[in-house]
Amino acid sequence: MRKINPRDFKLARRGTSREINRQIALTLIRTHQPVSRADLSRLMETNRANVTLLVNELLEEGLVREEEQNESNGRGRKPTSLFLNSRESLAVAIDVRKTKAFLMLTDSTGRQVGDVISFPMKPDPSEFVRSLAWQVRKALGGTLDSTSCGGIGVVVPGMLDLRNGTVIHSPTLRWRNVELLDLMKQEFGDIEIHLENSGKACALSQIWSVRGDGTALNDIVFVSVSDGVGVGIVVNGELVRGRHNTAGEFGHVPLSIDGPPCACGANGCWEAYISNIATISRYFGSSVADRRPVPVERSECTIESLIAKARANDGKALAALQSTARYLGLGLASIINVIDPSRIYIGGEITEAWDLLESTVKDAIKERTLSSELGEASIRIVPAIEFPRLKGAAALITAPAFAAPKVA
Amino acid sequence: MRKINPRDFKLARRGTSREINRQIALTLIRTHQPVSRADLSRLMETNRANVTLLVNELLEEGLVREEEQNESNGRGRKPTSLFLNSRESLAVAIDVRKTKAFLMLTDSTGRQVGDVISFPMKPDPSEFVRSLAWQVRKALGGTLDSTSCGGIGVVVPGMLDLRNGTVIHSPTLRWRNVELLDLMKQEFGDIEIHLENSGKACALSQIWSVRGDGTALNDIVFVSVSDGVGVGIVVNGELVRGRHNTAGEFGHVPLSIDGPPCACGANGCWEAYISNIATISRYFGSSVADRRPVPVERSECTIESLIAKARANDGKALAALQSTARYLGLGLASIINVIDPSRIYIGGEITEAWDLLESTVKDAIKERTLSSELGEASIRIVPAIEFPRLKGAAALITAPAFAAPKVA
DNA sequence: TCATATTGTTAAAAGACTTAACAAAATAGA
DNA sequence: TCTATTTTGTTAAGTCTTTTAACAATATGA
Repeated sequence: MRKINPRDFKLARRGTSREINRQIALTLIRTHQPVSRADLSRLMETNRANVTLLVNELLEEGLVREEEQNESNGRGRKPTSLFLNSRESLAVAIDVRKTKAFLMLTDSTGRQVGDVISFPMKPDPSEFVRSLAWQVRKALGGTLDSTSCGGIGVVVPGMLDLRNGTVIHSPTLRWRNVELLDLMKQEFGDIEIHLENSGKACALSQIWSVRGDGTALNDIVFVSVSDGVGVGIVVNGELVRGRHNTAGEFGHVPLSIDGPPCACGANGCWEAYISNIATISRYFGSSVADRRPVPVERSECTIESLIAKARANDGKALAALQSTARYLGLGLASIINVIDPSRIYIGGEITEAWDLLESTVKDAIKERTLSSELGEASIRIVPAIEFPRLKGAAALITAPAFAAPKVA
Repeated sequence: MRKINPRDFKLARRGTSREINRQIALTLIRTHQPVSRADLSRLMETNRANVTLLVNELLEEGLVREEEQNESNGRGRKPTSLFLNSRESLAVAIDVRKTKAFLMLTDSTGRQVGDVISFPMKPDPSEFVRSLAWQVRKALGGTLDSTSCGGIGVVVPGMLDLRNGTVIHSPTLRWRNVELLDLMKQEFGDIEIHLENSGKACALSQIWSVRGDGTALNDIVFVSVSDGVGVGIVVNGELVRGRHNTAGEFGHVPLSIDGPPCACGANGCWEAYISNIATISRYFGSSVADRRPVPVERSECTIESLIAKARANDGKALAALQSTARYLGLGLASIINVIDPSRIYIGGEITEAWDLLESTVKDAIKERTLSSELGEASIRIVPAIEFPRLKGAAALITAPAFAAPKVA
């Protein structure tokens, strides 16, 4: 039961039905390809005549491609298979991180093209955008126009104002009130640019990926554990943005209001317990609060090396990771109690040690979830090689073509 | 950008456009009444011809009523005013609480009819349903059929399974796995019955109320502070239910995982800090954990009497309330960080002391919200006389007529 | 009184789903 | 091999809706 917003509704026009059904057909071709018109008519519970008309429109627009099928299945006329058609324009995905930025190209259906490229991050926004432009041009083979490039999706760790296209605050990049969209427009002209927060982008990557089982999940949460903790919430197939586009900050919900200090200024945030920095600090026996000069060996310790130590039977390293696992689970329990999603995805370097941590995490979840059913929530690890941030950045450009039209 | 769920979509049929526009027209009549067809055509940005057809349908179905307007505004022909038409059938709203149950009638537009009736609660579910049937019959004047009664909305504090219509667990009522819907069907035959959790119902009451300023808010959170803490989240005009209909349980997100024990079995839940019981315990200097026999004077202490004492300059009472205010604010900060709603509504007995608590609450919010803008979130108190739970119960029956059709 | 403006209705046009009929193609079985 | 059957995809007519345009009914101001 959804309420119609009397100040922001959309009337059904003469072409609205077609628009709706076209997107449904496109979605089903995407998830079921190869698929025939007859199959579609059964999936959509409508007649073949309607499907013919819808598909013809998609063919004309080049969104869909036909192919003769060789093998027949049954008695009658051989069906013709329909596939998503990847058009010539490529989407550019950018992931901006502390010391490096990453670039990936995808075709218009969201499939990766070529390898992921990384290049050093410049602290100065203008300088960064210039080097970015150079990298994008290179990746696209020198050309840079709106026919070869369908758009650029940029993922930034931090708080964004999507209205003005500014980075309000990114602790990781040490950026404040950077007018990133304007800077990029100067370099990229009329090419479409979308910004997104990294936690939200990760959530998008899962929603819009076409993979057997996950396809039907429209209520998920993505938790990304790294230097900070980013979270993206999807309810009813749509990202929860909130009034200021800051929804999802589970990382700053406290585990204990008197806990260790967090980068945000408050105490005891979940992030202060489970970020990579927190885990490493725990290994060295100090709290994050400890502001003394970092010892040499500590500054070189990464979460990856810590995991390696744990696997080499370093008891202290394993204990630090187990602690993080427990706190991770306690926080996940809050997510389950508040959102009750169909699945939680977890990304970040620490997932490399999931085999060591899983049982601890799950026990902690059970400890604080309200019912046993909730305690058995579905959890999936997203390894770093899947590049969820980059896939989310690409989805910013490629997904709108498949999205539901706004209606009522 | 909403993803279409390939396993649960709804195709646009021949009549879907009409269905959509009909609901939009109805919504606008509801929020703007009295309103003319010409006004509607301007609000909807369509032509008067279309509005005539839509309104005629609404008139035929008896959802809308015409009235000649006496005063003309301007030059031409006098417009005819359109109003929502309340039909003969009444909605019955039931609020089940620990010691009492409450009953309210509303007309089909959701407006209260008559007074709120209260009757003693029976611990045994079957017995309760029998006494409920008697009360409903009495309130409706003896008759009880589907023409006089549009449906019954029942609000229960606890976890519900809406698929089977069962109360999974209600600590307040001490009910477990009560098949409430089946019991009620036996008493009420073919009359429509809807169950809802009390926190969620409160949120519905605000979404579906027609009041000047709040009408356009489609992203809100309702926090109900009582014996427990109930929370309802509305995103995009729709209640966030989650996979098991348990979403919204902010009451069991911890302020401190090592905090006082909570009725749910975990430690340090928000509820354990701000529920009325917690506040009263704090007044007596003991934690909720204290399981010793309750002293006489304490068992008779209610939150209302505590507020009265605070107003009479009882320092200990005021301190207990201020403590609760601070914890309330700290928890609200989490809600703001996670959901970033347009407004938070707060209900419960403690709101009677809002003038004493407001500044403490707001300071606490600022302490833990991520940006200053978020710290100034819009907060509204909902006093008990507005009966949010009962209004939410009524909305379960009356609101679907105004809801957006499910599409795509 | 007349010109003008506004409201609400009606008829025809155009767009989209639906139904029904049909041609094309492939298989099973006589 | 031929025929009946089945399945696929298309086409034309039918129906429902929005849209456009024209028109009648009021009401006001000059």
